[in-house]
Amino acid sequence: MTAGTGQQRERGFDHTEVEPKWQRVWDERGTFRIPDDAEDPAYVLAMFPYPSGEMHMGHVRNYAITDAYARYRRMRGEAVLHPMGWDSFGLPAENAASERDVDPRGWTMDCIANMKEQMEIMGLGFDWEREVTTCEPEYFRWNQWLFTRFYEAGLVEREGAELNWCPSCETVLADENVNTEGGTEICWRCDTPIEHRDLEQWFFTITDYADELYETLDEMDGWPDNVREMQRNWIGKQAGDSVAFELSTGDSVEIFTTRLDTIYGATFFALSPGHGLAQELADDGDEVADYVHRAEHTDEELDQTSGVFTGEYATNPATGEEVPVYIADYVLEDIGTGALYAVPAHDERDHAFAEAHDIPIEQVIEPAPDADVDPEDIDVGEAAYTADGVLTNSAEYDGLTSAEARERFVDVFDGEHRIEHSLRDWCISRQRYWGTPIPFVECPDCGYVPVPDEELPVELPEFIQTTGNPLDAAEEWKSVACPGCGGPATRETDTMDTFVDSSWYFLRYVSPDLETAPFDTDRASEWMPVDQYVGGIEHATMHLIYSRFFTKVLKDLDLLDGVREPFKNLLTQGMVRKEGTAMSSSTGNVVSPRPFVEEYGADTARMFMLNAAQPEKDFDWTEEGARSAHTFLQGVYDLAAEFAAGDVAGEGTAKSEGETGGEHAVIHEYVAREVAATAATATEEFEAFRFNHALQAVRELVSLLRRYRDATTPDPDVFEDGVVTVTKLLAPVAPHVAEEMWDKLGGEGLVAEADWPDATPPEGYDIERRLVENTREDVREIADVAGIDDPERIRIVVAPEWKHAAHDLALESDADDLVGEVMGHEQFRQHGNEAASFAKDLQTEREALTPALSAAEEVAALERARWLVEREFDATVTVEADDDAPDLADDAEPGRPAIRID
RNA sequence: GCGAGGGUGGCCGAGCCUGGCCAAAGGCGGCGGGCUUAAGACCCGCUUCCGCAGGGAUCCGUGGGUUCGAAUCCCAUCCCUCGCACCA
Repeated sequence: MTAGTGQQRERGFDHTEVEPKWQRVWDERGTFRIPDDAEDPAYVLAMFPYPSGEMHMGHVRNYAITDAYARYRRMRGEAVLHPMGWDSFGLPAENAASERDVDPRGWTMDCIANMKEQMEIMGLGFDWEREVTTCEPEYFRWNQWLFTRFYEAGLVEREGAELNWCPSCETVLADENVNTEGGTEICWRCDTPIEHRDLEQWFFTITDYADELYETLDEMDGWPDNVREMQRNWIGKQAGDSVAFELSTGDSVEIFTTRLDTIYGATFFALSPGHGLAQELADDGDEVADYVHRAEHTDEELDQTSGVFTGEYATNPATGEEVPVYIADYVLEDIGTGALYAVPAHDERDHAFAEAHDIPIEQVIEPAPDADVDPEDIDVGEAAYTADGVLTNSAEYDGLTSAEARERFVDVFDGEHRIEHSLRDWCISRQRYWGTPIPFVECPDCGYVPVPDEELPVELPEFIQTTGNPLDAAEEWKSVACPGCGGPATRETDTMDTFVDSSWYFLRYVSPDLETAPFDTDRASEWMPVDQYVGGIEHATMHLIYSRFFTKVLKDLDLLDGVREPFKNLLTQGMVRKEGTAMSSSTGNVVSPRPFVEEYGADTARMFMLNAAQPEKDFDWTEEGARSAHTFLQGVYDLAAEFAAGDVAGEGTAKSEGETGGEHAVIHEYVAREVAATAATATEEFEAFRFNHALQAVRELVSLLRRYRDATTPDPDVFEDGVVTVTKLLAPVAPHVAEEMWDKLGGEGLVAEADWPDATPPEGYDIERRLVENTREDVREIADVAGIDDPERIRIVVAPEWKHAAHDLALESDADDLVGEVMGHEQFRQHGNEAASFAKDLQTEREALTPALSAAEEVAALERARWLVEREFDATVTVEADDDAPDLADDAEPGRPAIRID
């Protein structure tokens, strides 16, 4: 579209002028700074970005959400911590370095400067004095310090394991960094198919906390269900039992099972090809060795039921029988113990294997009597019966339920209850340059020795271009004296996974410049947890688990007091799409924030995003939507400006005598009540993060104010209150326009620092609103049905007070005979048959009755809303109490006045 | 396969926890009217069907159930999205 560029604009505001102006003012006044001595502030946090150099709409949305919320809380009078920083280590900087012949640090810093500028242009209210940059030694020295503490606490291990290796990034990847696409495992960053390599690496033993990480999820009701579910899946808790089987090889092999109740039905034993014993049995160069080799070292897709008999037998501890030992590919090495006893009758995979290898199938479970399956229908020869049930063919245990049997068998077979998790320890080693050096030295005599705290940080050597790990090539840097014995030693050349950086950055914001510790324990204990965390769902199983792990460890190391979870409430924001698909720079399907903001302003972008959908939902970026936000903001500004200029309710605007008082007082009152009601609604919606609903309420109020202005000469106080309220309610979302309006309206100080409007709804508002809406609706319907196109006079007659009293009585009374109850009162009896018949009506609708206003209140409420009806129908409208209109009052009921249209 | 979330009027989307005021907010689109030289913006309506006074019928994926009463609660079933997935 062609923007308003070049065309004169007599109305509205110029965002290119207004926005930088207020950004400067906020900055100068330190509006968003929070002092260190603030008491338990609201901690509102957006996931800090990797500084790629350019903001995209996803960022804008993320920060628009946290900023709106933070500004809202601040206006409510709370101290608010809303910081920002840079997750600035990571591979892209190295890639850029090799592509453009720059060094990662310089490139990263340029990107940060660029991103920061864009954030400032958006008017985001961060406390920049708390900015944190993870690639600075002042930050990452604490990664190293914490690493050492973890090491001392026994939470660091160096082990050899088969690891995911990305040949393109030339580094290992944690399981979390491996994605699966069409069956192949690929690197999350570059989509290269990963390989597996046996390597010695550094691990954090996050599995020590697996159970707590899992269990606490149940209580974390400030988190979305899907994220909690993803974490549950990821941790993969499995409660079962382990039992040892004696093999004819002389080995005792431990298995893990969740179905110990089926042990009598075990007819073979299976080892995964990667199991230690399988490897031993394969040494002979026979078909066992061949199978293990094919399973382990080739790309061959082995059949589900493939396997090989080892010639060995295992003793079933339950039956004493010898069952054959197979090596089978369907048995996974890293699940359970990598070995299992197989019960073909009650496990589908075991069943399939047994059929293929002609192994007997013994039923030991039958459906419980209360199951809706007929035991006669079960044929385990056909298919496994996998449900729990009642034991059979299990010696003296027949008749026990599955659950009972599992409980008993643990003791009987000398096993133990075990909790297994699929969560693995966290491999944090990366063979890359742009990360935190792991603060260890390898000494030929002392082994791995930690770098003493006083020598931290271990800084990075100068960057050099090399195919492998640049740290490995930095010979001078590598060579160091062993802290233990003083002899020649070598620095560890692995750097840390960048998820280490982001696992505690939210604590560094508390005391970003502290030089004696990663964070101030007292203050962090008071300020934490983060009250509201907002970011993308993609971090559900990585960053969000690691941060939880770190927080628990820090608590156990006494670095935190009383905080075991970092994020109280979590919001995962939806995607900003374009034409139904994700914005993607690779396809050019993007709207870039910078040019958009230059043309329409930051407020428009923020307003549109928050107005378009609830934060957690995806939405489409549309030109119409953006424009409508822009139009709205211009319009509100104009309204405020007109009022400020005295064009609406100032002196000399009176349309006629008496419009400002008397008969018009009720109109002013109506508007005043709507203003208060809007503040109440908007507050509720802000609390619940439904900015779109809050904005809807504001739009409706603005529309009402316009009608008010057009219908009469507004009361200056009422109108001002309306415009001021709109300004305040808009301030968290469109802060620059709001400041401009506030300024025009003569507000004191900044609206960003102003008090939030009173959020108490007017008394009886909901009932009143319903009455007014219903009545207006009824008038329309009658006029329509009766075919009255151009009504002259509309009479609205409220039901007599006694009907209201009877209605109230019906609401309260629990008497069976309502008619009798009502007629027992003289005040109703005097109305004779009419009262009896009304009581009968009440009796009929009894269960559906809702509170109503009194007759006088109804008259007042309708009187206040009368102008809207007059305006709509261009007719004379009267609101009457029943005494004034005995001819119509009979038809009226509480909440439903009689209506006469002529 | 397992698990989580969801299926609402032309479209988007609220409501569902805490059943009744729900033919179901709001927006978009469409239609009519006002304002305007006109367009835009703005304002007022209409937008399931029937009805010459506020009434009635049908309706919230499908089928049952609970209840005086169900979009809302329960059960079953189908479909969609996401996550995990040869999990012992």
